[in-house]
Amino acid sequence: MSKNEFICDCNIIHEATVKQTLKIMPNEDTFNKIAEFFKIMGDTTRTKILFALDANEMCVCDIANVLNMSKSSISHQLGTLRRMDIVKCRRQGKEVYYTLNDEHIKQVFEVALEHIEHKN
Amino acid sequence: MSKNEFICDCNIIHEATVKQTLKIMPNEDTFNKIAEFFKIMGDTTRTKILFALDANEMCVCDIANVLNMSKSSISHQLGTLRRMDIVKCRRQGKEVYYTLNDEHIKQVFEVALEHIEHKN
DNA sequence: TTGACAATTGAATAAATATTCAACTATAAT
DNA sequence: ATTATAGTTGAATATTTATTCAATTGTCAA
Repeated sequence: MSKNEFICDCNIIHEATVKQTLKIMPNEDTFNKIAEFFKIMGDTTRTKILFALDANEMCVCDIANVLNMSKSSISHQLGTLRRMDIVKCRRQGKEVYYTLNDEHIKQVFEVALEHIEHKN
Repeated sequence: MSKNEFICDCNIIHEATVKQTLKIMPNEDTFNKIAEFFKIMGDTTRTKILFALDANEMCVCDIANVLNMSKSSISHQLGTLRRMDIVKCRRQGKEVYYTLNDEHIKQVFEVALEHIEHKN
């Protein structure tokens, strides 16, 4: 009966562990934000864009050429990065130049690279 | 004519910037690995699982209860985490107990949390 | 060896997201 | 004003990926 507070189809739950873990778990919102943050880097195209912008300020066309992809596709991705305040842009004449807005990106890259190399 | 090495439908490419950036860009494989690494944390369910396992070793059923999700779903996610060497498991009787395998996870969490809090 | 239960697995479904395509906006030059 | 070009945008398509469902495996106990 008291087992009903758990929804699992099994009996041998370690109730103490489950309850203790539930107590320390951050709220849903925090997890969503963490996941959202990592999702940005979890796409090859965006990762490349961020790496490129870390090296140089560039216009959409430059980025498209570096990645060998269509302007439209790049622009869409830049749009999502902009909406997330990861990049910022300025217009100069007909071109729009993009730069990194978020200083954490470099740090995050380093952690990832370290992880990959550490792995072999 | 010489512009043909670039595939973009625009003229004002900053050729020097593009070439220099291309020179320092890591290879495709590296980007794929980086993206793959971040993709893992870019999902709310997996993020929760990792957080939970960071606190306690747990069996599949425990995790399912903590996250309030089906055992099957959790098991699928644990499978991908296992295949990527992020978690490891041991069987004891009928249960299978999971723990974190990758020491970077904590560090990565910290970076993400810092980012989120820094943002407001 | 049979029954019960934890966990895994493959296939199907559902949901999320990246890219393409076509139309459109903004700016500059003639 | 007209034309050309950089960039953006929305809708459609394609692709990827999470979850569900049903069947199966592994282990223990009777």
